[in-house]
Amino acid sequence: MRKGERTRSKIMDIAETAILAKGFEATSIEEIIEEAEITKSGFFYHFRDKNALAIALLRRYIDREEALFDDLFGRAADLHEDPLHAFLIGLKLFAEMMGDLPTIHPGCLIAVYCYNERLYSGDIRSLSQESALAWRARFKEILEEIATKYPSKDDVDLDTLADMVSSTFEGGIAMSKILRDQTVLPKQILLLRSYVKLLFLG
Amino acid sequence: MRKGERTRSKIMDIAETAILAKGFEATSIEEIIEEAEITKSGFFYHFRDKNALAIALLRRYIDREEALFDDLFGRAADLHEDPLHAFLIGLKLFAEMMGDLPTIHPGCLIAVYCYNERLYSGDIRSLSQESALAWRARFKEILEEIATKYPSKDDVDLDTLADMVSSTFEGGIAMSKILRDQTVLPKQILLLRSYVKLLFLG
DNA sequence: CGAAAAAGTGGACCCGCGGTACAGATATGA
DNA sequence: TCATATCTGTACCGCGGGTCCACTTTTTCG
Repeated sequence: MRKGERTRSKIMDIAETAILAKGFEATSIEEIIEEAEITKSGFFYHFRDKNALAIALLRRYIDREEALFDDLFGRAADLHEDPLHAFLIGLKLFAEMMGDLPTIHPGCLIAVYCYNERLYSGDIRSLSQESALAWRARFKEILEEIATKYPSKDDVDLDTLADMVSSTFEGGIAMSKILRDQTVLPKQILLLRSYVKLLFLG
Repeated sequence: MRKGERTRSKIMDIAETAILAKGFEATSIEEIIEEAEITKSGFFYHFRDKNALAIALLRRYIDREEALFDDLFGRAADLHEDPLHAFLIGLKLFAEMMGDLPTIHPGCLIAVYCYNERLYSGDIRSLSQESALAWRARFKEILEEIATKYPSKDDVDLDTLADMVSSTFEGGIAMSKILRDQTVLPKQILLLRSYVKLLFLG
């Protein structure tokens, strides 16, 4: 890795931590460069403006989450050949992972941006939307496979059910933060799991 | 003492709309006073600083939501004497109300604040937490009544299930905004309803 | 009606922060 | 060794939050 890349990553790491902890606006460029031990000019050498930093962070965040979910549900599929049981295992692994974090989940970068809409360019909104649609597609595929084998006990739309995973994640993180209780998120994920179980297994 | 209150409300109305549309930081005092047709000094006559405005807005928001839910689940209880069916009706009314909004739900003020933590005083965090706990208590009471009559089909904690209402609300709003699709929130509420139905009715 | 209290106005000023401009310094790697 | 990448330093701008304070206008109420 070249020197520039290292500095760039350093800036992004510091920025991401700060932003998830206290929000985007509350995080000043000045505090970032101080911690990164560079100058203001150095910062603007890497990012045209604060918005460019936001986009870079979001891209990286989305890629990482995607990789994490590939791994998680991939492992789950290895543990059980049945799609429903594999999915249930995946959800349990997901809940466990969220419960095992040393602190409260830092929060979803997408949510941070979505609650500060106008501050960012349309790029941010498009990226967020694409990412959400990708999650929908991912889970819908799994759910369709499940639905062919297990008749569902209630009439639900699979797109909506797929969105429920993202929704539970976002809602769970928000409630964890609001209630200052990191167990809320994993518990909500397990409720989602309970629903899937009842819906397809009865 | 009445003129002052009117101006104060006007400021708050304008601020709330703007904040829910584009976030707290993106909403400047200058634009608020321009729309309210007062001066900067006038603004600071009513609110010591921007944080005081945030607190006032949050208080009002929480009170309104509470009144709304009292009304909604009160009406539902009038429509059916059985606690489970009344709750299911309440959730349907809730979903309908969210679907009938002319635009996408403006979002939850609590969430706006929770994703910009450090910007605000501890008051904001405490208020948010108290509000979330009040919601939990509200729904737990209903769920306990349901649980005495209907044995649940899965082992779930009623506190967690009560939190699921708030979590679905927060998550649904976030996903509606991210996906730019206002049908997402009501659909998620209906999935929650489906879960409650399966859980207690089977 | 008139006086006191409430509800503002006007304008000068400060500071932090995002951002610009640009010349010069240093480091790195082929 | 030399070009390029990676910064540094300095000076400056505008916006927005916030303060101070003297002053004026409007309400309210006895």
